[in-house]
Amino acid sequence: MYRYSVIVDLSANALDRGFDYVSETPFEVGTRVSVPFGKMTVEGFIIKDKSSEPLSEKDKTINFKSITAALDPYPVILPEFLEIAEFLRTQNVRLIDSLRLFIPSKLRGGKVKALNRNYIELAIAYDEAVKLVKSTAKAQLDIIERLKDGGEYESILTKEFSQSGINTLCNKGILTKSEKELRRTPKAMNIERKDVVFTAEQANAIEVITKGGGGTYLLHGVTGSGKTEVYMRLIDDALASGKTAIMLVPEIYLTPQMLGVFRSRFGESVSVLHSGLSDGERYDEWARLIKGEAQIALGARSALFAPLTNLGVIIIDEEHDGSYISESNPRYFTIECAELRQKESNARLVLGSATPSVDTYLKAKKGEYTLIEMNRRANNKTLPRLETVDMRLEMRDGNLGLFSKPLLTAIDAALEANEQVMVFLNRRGYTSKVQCRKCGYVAVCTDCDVSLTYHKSEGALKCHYCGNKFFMLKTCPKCGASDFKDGKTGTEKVVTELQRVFPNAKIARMDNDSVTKKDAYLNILQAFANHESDILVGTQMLAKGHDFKSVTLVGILDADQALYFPDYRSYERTFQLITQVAGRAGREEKAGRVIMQTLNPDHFVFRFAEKYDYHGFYEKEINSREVTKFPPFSRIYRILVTSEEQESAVIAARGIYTVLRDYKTENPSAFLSLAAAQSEISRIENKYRYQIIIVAPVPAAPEVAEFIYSSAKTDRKGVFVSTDINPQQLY
DNA sequence: AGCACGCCGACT
DNA sequence: GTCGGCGTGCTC
Repeated sequence: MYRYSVIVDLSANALDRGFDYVSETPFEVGTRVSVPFGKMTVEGFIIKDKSSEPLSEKDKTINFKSITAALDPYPVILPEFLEIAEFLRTQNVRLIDSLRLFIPSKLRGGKVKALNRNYIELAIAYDEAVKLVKSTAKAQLDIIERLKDGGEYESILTKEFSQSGINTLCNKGILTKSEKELRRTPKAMNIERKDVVFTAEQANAIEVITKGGGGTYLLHGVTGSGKTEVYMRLIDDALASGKTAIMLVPEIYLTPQMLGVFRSRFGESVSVLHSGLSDGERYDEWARLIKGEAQIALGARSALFAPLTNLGVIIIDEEHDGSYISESNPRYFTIECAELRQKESNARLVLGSATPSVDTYLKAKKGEYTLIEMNRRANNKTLPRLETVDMRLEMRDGNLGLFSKPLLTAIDAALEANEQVMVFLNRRGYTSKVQCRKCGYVAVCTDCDVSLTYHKSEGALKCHYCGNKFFMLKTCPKCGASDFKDGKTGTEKVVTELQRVFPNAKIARMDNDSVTKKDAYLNILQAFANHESDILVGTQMLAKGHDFKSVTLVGILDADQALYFPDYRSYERTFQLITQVAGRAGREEKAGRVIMQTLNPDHFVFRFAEKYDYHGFYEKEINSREVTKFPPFSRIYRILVTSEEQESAVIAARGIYTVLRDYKTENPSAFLSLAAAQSEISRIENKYRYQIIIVAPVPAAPEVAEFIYSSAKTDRKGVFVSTDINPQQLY
């Protein structure tokens, strides 16, 4: 009799542990099974083989039930995934929530499976088949001709030929019909493979990593230094030695173009995993990996959990990107999990970026990671000239508009030369708020404590926090006046204003509002690449993505926008954003130029950014983090308490705070600081928000973390508590 | 998550 | 009397 620990696929704290079941037949750990549980039958995962463990006294009192059946022909959870799940458990993630991360979500409940379709092939040799059919049976001969070089799915064949011809041939035994799995394939563009000659820096990077063996590498290369070619060469190398590879990119890079590049290089070995796939596609791509039919997983964050064994290399491109941090339900840091996988298979973990996060760079400097620098662009072109424009001086000279004189002159010149321009502003909508000029009334959201953003093209006021939509005001609801003042300018207004100055220019916009449909993102970029528009205005989205040959000018409006966010990383974010946006200009023959408008031209972020001085920026930033005891020199825990009842939220938050304060009194060195307050945005989606911020020393003491997590709970009805580490935003 | 058990308030 | 509110505890 075998005995296994099974975790049931129900997400509840009380159930987040193993329950023991017995079986007459053996199962592998990681197998998805069906088990009786209470009065229900539920799905679960075998997490431990306890067959050879003696029964404890308590176990002897339990009447174990039997596992009903395995749900898949193979274990779906790899052993190393159980390790990752155990690790995430120390960060307050339920085991079952981690396990769900490792399989296609629709596999649960059997909502997706392999698709079998009728497949028709020649049953006998082609020459034989032709002889058996009368020469007058033209249609039948055509079908045989079509299947000469291989079978085809019946559904496709019936589009080309009549069903009767196919049936006749099947009945004669000339064709056979059988079931064959139909692969649902994500769309990719056909891109021709081009061979490249590596620069000395690229060749060096490849050599250091391939010869360096298992470990973590930081590839710090300026924009355009050719990191992607290095990645592909490393993947080649892994495949050549019979190993597998994972390549992670920020979600936004996962266009059919990117897939096309990988397909042209690696063919069917590539499997893609990202949120844009249909359930069927995702299942098929995942199954190809677990069955060993594909050796490369390409995807966003969650593709780190691709079911690959024998990993040779894991690549995380744009490692500083915020999308690698999961901030909801299983909260996790991709790099942290990647390091676990790296160690498990002694693979090479390669982190690549033009602007590494200061955390990562510090680790490289300390020797935890091997640092490789690529300082030159692959095409040997210099980086575009970055000029800072002091908007205070512009105002003093009477220019109260959005655009500085140098920027307008440069745009004019670029348009004149038939070159393209990108204008970046990290704020969407028309204007950030509308305010009555007479009484000062500001339109705010009914469910959130924020002012509404005016979206002119939709004639709507929208809440950027909960998505609420209201009609634009005709008159002030308070005093009846109809004269409104705009708040801060958004991308929509930039387009309007630019069009006014350059009436003949074709202007396109790319932001979350214009990219609602599935392929809109790609369509806009494609159209811009084809020079269907002269100026592309957009948000963050412009920062990443594609290279445009004829973009010679990039304008950055309100570069200060992200500078004073309530986030200790705001300087870092700003530096990264500017560097990335600037990298869009002059990627090919023509020299590029970047004009950055700011009210703080002397701020060190801009001073270093305009010289592309990452190292200078890093030194300054890391010093201030050390002095102020911010991460990576501390670890911030943020406990967020929300409730529709303000009073409930306050009481729950106060309760948690009191417990932590007492803990601090007894263990004065456990926390560097502890504070509780109403959140910066006091209400979102009609829930009041209070937060407790703990700054804890690093390295983190496990018992301190455990105490924080066990304290961050409440019995109060309608109150939700969540805890995150080093949160990306503090509102 | 779902279900049983159990202990107090207002109804045929 | 007893139907039913939902608080508490358990599921191998």
